[in-house]
Amino acid sequence: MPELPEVETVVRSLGPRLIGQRIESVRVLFRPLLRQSHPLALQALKGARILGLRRRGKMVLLDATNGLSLLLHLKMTGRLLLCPKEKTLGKHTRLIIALGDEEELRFEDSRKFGFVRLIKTEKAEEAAELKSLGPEPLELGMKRFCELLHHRRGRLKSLLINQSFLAGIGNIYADEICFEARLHPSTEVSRLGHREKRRLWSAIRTVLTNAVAARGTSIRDFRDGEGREGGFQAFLRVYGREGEACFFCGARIKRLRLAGRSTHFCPRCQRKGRSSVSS
DNA sequence: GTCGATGTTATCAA
DNA sequence: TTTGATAACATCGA
Repeated sequence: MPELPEVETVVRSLGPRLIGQRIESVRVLFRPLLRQSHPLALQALKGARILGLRRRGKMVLLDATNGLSLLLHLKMTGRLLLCPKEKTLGKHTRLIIALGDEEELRFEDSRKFGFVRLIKTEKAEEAAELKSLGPEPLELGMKRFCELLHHRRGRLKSLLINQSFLAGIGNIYADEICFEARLHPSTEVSRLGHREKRRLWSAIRTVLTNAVAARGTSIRDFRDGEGREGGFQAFLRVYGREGEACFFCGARIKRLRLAGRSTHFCPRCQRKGRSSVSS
């Protein structure tokens, strides 16, 4: 579920409300959430205060005053919620971080794919989960983007969702970006012309920026830090629209399987190859 | 009740 | 390097 815009929305909605709060206790309700690490390790956060929340790719980093950071991945169905302590626990609550006053931060995750891990803040960039990530798509200039693209091969969609190429793009936004760029998702990346590369770079910026502005996409599970839905689902142009008319040309949106993922595109607007000639 | 699909990603084989 | 299949799991809808 949560891709860059959703994680960014969580961080923005929660950050200001968490800064300065003291961590009163940490309770792990689902041990595998920690992967290999020991449950007691998380107790090192106790007593520290929260410096802030950050995002890197699809990951959340909670920095504490004692030099430790909690790394979180929401995977498909993870949610990070700030709520009153007395609020009834959801069925899928996996972690509770009680804060100084009347509130606590809860990690909920029905499918149990998400995980958390404690790391040293100063070593954050070296953590395996972050080290392998490509650059932030919204902090990348066009020239550098074209350079990164230069020696890559494979299908466009596979590359877009590859976290070591760019960090944060997942299935929904990959499809939307391909549409915005008018490129077929199975386009061979090595055959993109310079013009198409620029169009792609620009499409990435447009789609992600708009999605962040709309506070993410809530198709099913996504909620921000206060339990609110996002709004970008109203602006999706291909994802989840199989069989419906393309808003631009009226052709039926098609769906195929690519890189193991459901892939949506307009067969008329997104033709393979040579599209740089016409634009 | 059953089947297939779901926004993520690690791992393995080819 | 890259792809495809698979697995982790619960829920939803047909």
